[in-house]
Amino acid sequence: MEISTKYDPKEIENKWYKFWEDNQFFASTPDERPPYTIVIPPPNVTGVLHMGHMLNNTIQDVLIRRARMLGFNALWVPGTDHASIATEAKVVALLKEKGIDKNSITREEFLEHAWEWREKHGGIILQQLRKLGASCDWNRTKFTMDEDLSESVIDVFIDLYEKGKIYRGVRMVNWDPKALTAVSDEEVIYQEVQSKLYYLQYKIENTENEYVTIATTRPETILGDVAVCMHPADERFQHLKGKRCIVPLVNRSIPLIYDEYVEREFGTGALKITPAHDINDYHIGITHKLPSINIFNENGTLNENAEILVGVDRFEARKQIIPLLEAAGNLVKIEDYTNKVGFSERTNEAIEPKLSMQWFCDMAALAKPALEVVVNDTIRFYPDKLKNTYSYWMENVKDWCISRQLWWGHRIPAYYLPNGEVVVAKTKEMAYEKVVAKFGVQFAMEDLKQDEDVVDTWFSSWLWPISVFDGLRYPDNEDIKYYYPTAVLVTAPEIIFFWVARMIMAGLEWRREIPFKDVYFTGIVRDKLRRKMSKSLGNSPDPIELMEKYGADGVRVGMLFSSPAGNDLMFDETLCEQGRNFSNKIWNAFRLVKGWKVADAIPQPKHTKIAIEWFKNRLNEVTRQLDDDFTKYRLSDALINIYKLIWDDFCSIFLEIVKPAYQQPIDAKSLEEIIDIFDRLLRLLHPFMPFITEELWQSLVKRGEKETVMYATMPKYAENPDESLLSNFNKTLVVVEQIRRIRAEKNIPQKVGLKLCVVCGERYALSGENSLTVLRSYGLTVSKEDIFYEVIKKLCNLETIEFVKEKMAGSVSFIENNIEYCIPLTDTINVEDELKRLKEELKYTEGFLQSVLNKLSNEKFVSGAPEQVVDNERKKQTDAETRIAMLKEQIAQF
RNA sequence: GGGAGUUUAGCUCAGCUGGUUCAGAGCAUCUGCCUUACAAGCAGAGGGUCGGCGGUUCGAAUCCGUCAACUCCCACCA
Repeated sequence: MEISTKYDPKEIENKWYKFWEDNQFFASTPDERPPYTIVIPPPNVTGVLHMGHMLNNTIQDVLIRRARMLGFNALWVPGTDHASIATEAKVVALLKEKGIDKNSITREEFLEHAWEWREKHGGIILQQLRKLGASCDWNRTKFTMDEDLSESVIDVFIDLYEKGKIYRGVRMVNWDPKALTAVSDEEVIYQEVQSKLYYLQYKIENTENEYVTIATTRPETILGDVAVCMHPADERFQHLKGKRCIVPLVNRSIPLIYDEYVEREFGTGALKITPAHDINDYHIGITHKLPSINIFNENGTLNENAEILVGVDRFEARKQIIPLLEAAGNLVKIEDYTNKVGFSERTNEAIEPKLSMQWFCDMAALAKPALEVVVNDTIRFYPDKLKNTYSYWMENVKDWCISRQLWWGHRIPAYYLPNGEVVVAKTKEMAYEKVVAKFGVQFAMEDLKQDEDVVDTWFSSWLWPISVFDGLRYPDNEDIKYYYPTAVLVTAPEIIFFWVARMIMAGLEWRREIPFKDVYFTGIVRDKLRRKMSKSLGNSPDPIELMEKYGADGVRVGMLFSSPAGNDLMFDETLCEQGRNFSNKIWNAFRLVKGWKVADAIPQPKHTKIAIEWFKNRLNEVTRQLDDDFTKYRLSDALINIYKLIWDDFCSIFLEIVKPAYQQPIDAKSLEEIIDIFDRLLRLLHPFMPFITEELWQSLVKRGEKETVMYATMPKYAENPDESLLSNFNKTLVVVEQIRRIRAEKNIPQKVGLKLCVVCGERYALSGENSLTVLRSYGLTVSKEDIFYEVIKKLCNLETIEFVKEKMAGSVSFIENNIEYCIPLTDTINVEDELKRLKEELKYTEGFLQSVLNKLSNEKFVSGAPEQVVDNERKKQTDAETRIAMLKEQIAQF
């Protein structure tokens, strides 16, 4: 049977995903094993997979697959988020295409369209995650607007309301006068515009000629002014304290007030206060108990409160009011000015700040314990630098505005009575009961009107780690008791406040327990030019296409190759290519091993025996390293360590040593051990590259019908690696490199066998031909001399290794580990070149020795540095001296 | 304006509590090779004043100060 030299992931990946899913390998139910739980950060239901998801979900899958193989009962809960704003915007746009205006249909009709949309498109992203290999328990797929999750949201709202932590209050919203709706902060785009700064003077009440001058970019809003404010310490205005001034044109008398908010250097140092139309003014208004005059209609025209220019649009009013002010003698001067103005993303209309009644959640009490658990490391952040950011925000936390003027979402369970009273209850019926209890029967059920708004999407997301297990409605159910708290949350740093902080609060509030032990913050995926990937830039590759091109395994490797926690990831398609090449490398290693014929009769060659022993130790060493990498969430490092273990140590060194000569069979014992090693490598690699590892693991030996590498045990490091074996092997490899260098420099083809001579000098007498004694006398090895001998022979295609007394003429030499080697060449060597090389090396070594001697002659160093460091320097000294002596001798021979 | 971070090879980054993992890795580059698993490969080589300056120390990529450049988050100023 011919196996292709190229690994083709396409069919293989589909085949195994189906195998895993059909056999319910991702499914988890509580049992006696320890749990390891991850809840997915639910992607927007409208979303399609982008590179950020790829990174985020690859990391989660690696963690969950590793946990599963370590014997945990691993559960990864998938699901999607209803994403109020984004989804509603999409549905509105879709309806518009069909010629339907949102305002012309009822809430119920709109929601029908929205649900229809979600039925049709809501599963796309989850389907795409399957392609990536995500081992989620799909039986447990949740949606934030599922009935149980929705009920939890409402319950929590009511609970908080009853605890007095939810209240109604006025807030400045971003009003879009064209769309006649409030838009979220995220939908406001700030742009620099060229505008004017108008200096206007207000007459001081009861004076003839005294004025106070203010500066404003919005002269039309003076009609809503309720005060003029100065800095309390400003010398220029001290004489005005306690006085009042007159609003121009409308001649309203308003107080002069003093507040440290005012920047003395800006404009004139006097600020007009219009609480209804500026957020800062609004806050000053509250502090100073000022009224608020709203002068705008919802469409941006002036209303009766303005008294003049009623019905005129705000921008038109700005033009018209200037000549009026000038005529009245209030205009002092006009300056050019650049400022930032917010525009609605949807309509491009200038945003008008507008006061409106909203629902708030009191955060102070919730934040306190949530800050505590992060500060004292009950919850650990990776990277931990984000702890600072978190603490700062939590210490200055502001109340959370939880209402949104949308239809798609969880409708606020508040009911209003004609008399303005409000009751909060789960259903209209229950609300009515409360009304009756409070007011008797004076109101009918029909009098109750439910709040039109829905809650902020994050108000459902913050319950996610609890609500996916239905732990709010049934706090004692098996699932929540078993799976909560979850092991780790993998998410983006941008939503540390929106989501992470609030989940911690919710966990502590309703379960008295943290929701996760660790938080791994991924970086932002950027392109090669450091630009954020975005649709508008078109610099984001399509993940599905990538996976088709490089295989899911290849892309996973590509994503992880350069993504240390918390650092941005400069995505480069060549990384995926590298991942694909890695797949191919493993594939070919497999082809090699699979292609060998076995012969029972032949004995195990020495070099193979040593190689196996060495590689097992190496494997052990790396396994231990991986353990460390994973506890620190250094996934990139972990992957690179396996990558190098497989590519360099396993393929380039190990397999090259053990592979039998062309068309020769391998002995049975070796093959068995090699297959065992391969098996262990596949298990180590599986979390990163699930598909190819399953494919090869299944073919390596005969497996049972329902066996899978997913549940094979992760190799553990049993005993400490044999350090001396590893270090001797490394010394061996250095010699190998030297010989190969010479081969390359002298252009000697690989096929030509070489002879390596160990130049023994005086020591030759010690042993004659006995290599063992000679090597021992160098202190190189104790019992593993054969490593030296056989491995070099195999890797460098040597015919023999001989021990000679002196270097022979016509040979090139090198010194390694204080042993001199030479290789006799048939061609004449270039004496000049050799001499030059030797002299350069001598010069370098002498310089090196000098620097060591300088150190050692420094009294302070010898007395101050730790003994080991000093000893090390002494060893360097003797080594360098030996080397210099050898080099000098070599040079003398020319 | 407030806060945080980054700066090490052409690129992307390791380098943990100062000293043999100390100047590293991968990719890219260059030179040989279609050698019998793999050209999506093999073997070898070159490449850095560790952003600048100053300090602490016997010793600094590592600690401190300062300057410069870049990045992010939060609040946005009439």
